[in-house]
Amino acid sequence: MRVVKEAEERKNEILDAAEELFVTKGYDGTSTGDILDKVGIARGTLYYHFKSKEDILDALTERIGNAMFASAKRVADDKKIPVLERIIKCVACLKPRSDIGNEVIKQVHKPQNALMHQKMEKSILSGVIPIIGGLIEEGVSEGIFTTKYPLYAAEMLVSYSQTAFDDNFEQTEEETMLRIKAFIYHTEKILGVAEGSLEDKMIGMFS
Amino acid sequence: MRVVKEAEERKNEILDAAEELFVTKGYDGTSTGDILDKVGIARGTLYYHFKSKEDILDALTERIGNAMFASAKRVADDKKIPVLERIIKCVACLKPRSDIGNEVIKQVHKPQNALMHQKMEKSILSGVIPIIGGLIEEGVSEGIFTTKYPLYAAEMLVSYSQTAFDDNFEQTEEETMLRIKAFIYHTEKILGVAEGSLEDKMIGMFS
DNA sequence: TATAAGCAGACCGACAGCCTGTCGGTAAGA
DNA sequence: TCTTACCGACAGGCTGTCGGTCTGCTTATA
Repeated sequence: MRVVKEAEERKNEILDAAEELFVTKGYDGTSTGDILDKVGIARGTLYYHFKSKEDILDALTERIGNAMFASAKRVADDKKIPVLERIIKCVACLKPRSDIGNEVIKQVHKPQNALMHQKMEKSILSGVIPIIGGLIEEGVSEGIFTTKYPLYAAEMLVSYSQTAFDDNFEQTEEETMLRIKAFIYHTEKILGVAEGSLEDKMIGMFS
Repeated sequence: MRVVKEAEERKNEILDAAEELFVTKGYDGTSTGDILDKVGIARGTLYYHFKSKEDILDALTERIGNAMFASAKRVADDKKIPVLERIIKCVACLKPRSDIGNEVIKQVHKPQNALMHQKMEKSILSGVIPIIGGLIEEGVSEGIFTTKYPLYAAEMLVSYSQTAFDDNFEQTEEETMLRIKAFIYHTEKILGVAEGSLEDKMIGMFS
């Protein structure tokens, strides 16, 4: 019955189980007992590795955040690709991995998961904004963008798009389309490029 | 011992107590028992008026949202004042009433209050954005602003400022100042006004 | 090299304590 | 008398703790 593993391995097992459960049943909807059953360990073991349920969430958030950060970083550093395209690809990294599926997104935005949502968002934002800020900066020095505050431009665009395209608001398809167009329009203003010049490239970001 | 009151009155008593407790100890940190004690009623009474703890939060959020909405609306309709000033005053309505004090803000942003935070924000945004959107529209037809999407401009500015000036990020004073300047700069871009023209008026919003 | 002793890290599960929501029953006012 | 407001015991669930157990690696010893 008793199986001993290295701490790192157990921790990851617990995080794997927690990820699936949180994503399926929500954070509040998942009890530590559920995690125990899924991993097949005893209560004490869980609390040997993590000091609380929230501690598990924090570790999980960090793991996901790091993964996103890494893939965004990889894209951002690929100097062969034009800056604008790199930005768009970076933004794509913010979306949850497709193999988990769309259920996740719905779950994360249920009110019961406010805490999870908030932590995810914060972790994502703090990691990816500097990367995109750097890309905008690159664009500025290439002369294709114009802004005195590249980093804060990134902050504004990313953090707004996180809240606006979140399913937070229930909206019809036309509203969504309008919101997207408005977003692109204002992005052009913020980055100081000609009106309409980003439309073709950016429209693909939302699909 | 037994005191009978009208339902509306009791409900408000409960909401008053809940507001103070949520604000002091946080939503998760407040037990229904705390509320019971504070109001001086029994368990069953609470659940006679509200169907769950979250239901209390919802009612409270709505009450606060409505108050903000009303005062913003009043400001927005005062046609004697120039549009830009009205916008600034509306934004000021978003800040919590000063008589509750600053402790509130800190509480709301603690992780334990994610749910409260989220509900407040959503309620505020959905109520006030259309008002400010209308004001921007007014500005556009007066010829002082230029944007094809006044409503979404409002959405972007308000929702970004909510997340950015939230104590969410811990930041030094210089960072805050820089962020404010950047915000004003980008606001000018979004509203299509001359660079620097909003600085004097807007800087007062953050104090 | 074989064997025993020692030890720290991983693990277990009973249990305390809190918390939410329910329910049958009770008082009070119209 | 009937509806509306109220009461408080109680069930059930959940988190985090704690004393104790097991395991396998390290070190000592012959």
